[in-house]
Amino acid sequence: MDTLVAKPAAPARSGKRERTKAQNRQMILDAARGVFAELGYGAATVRDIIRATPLASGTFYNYFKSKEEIYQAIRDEVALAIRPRLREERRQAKSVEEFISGTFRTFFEFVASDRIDFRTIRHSADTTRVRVDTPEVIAGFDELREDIETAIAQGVFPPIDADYLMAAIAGVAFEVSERMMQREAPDPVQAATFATALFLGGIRTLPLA
Amino acid sequence: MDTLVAKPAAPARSGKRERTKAQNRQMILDAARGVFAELGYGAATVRDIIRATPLASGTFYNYFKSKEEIYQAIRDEVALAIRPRLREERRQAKSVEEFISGTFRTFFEFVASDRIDFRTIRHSADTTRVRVDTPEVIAGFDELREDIETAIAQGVFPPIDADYLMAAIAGVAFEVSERMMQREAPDPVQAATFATALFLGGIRTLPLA
DNA sequence: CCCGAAGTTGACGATCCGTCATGGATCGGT
DNA sequence: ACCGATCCATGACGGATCGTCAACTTCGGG
Repeated sequence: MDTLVAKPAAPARSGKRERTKAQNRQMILDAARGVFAELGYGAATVRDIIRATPLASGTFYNYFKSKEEIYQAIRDEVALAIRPRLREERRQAKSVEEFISGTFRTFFEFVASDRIDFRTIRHSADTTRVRVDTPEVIAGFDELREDIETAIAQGVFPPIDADYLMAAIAGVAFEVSERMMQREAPDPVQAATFATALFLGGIRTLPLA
Repeated sequence: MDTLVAKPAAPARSGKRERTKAQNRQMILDAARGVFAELGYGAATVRDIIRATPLASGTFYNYFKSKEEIYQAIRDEVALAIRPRLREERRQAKSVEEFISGTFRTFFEFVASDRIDFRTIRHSADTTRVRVDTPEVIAGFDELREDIETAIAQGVFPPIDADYLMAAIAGVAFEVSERMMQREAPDPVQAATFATALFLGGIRTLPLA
């Protein structure tokens, strides 16, 4: 029976429809990355993106609702790529040291290895930079807070303000990674060592220059 | 001679021209604050701003080049208001404790007392928030780094990476203040206590819940 | 009172936005 | 191989914003 019956339930279509659709989406995403990197988020327009593509203007809206949404999609790709790694790192942490150093090392190394997308974010207009937190990024924040709360419940962390600690870790991660990428030779290990020492022992235990 | 010659050099005009000019500028700025707070930066348009004003569209461009520029002007007002306070606080610091706690306390108290402008920044579109760093804000960052370097030179701080420490302080200040303002009763002293303990002794010295 | 400068006005062409009727290509079935 | 049904790309369209500019109004000094 099974051999004779085609699979109607599984929508695993492998037709040309699906293929060109995926191609178009990818074309638009690639074009958008280039345009954002070149013009910055603010100056870029939907028309600029579609013009960098053989498609017509209306087609854009079959895939994304707006400029904001495609930007979120690009950001979400990044967030989706790094979130599992961070979570896994923290899950395996047996101590405060491992929790903190694992988080920062993973984050900074990811940023350093992904400088193209990061440029997309930084190179805004002339002097202003824009930071947009998509739902996916916010979900990453929430995961971090959950993991802190779990660690507190397990006695790994003392019963501190998990919300503020999450904010502090995120703030340091973003701001320091920005600085790191502005240096000639970004060194994620150095940045992670700095941030980890700060969180574990405060300023007095920071590595000396 | 002098008595006969009108003062061409001194443009200290007190005429109606100057007055209405200042009034118009202020009207536009106030309207912009309201519009940004209501629609968020992304959705707001120059027309929205000037529509909230008795002036004509062309007049806007006599005062500001673009939406971005007037947004920067608003942000710069805030940065200009807090920068001297922060600098003074740090100048008088005789120890690491004073340096750090003064910085955070001043910053969080300013943010808490200025919730209107802060809403302007936060309430962007639905789920995304936008952070724009104007030249004035960046100058505030630079001041912080300079003060850290001075403190290192004076032996108040150990010889650490001033650039990263500046980034860490700024990141924690922004991110934690954001969280603080989302709570029912924002408590700047509590937030400052948290951040200060983190920087002075690390996670293990954070206040317990 | 009058003239030149300063500043305001609103209309204009250019551009972008998001939609939608049209038409061509693909799919499933015979 | 053929045929309707469906999907989706197309590009033109009405609506809105952009930044400019020539004409007009108001102010300041003589």
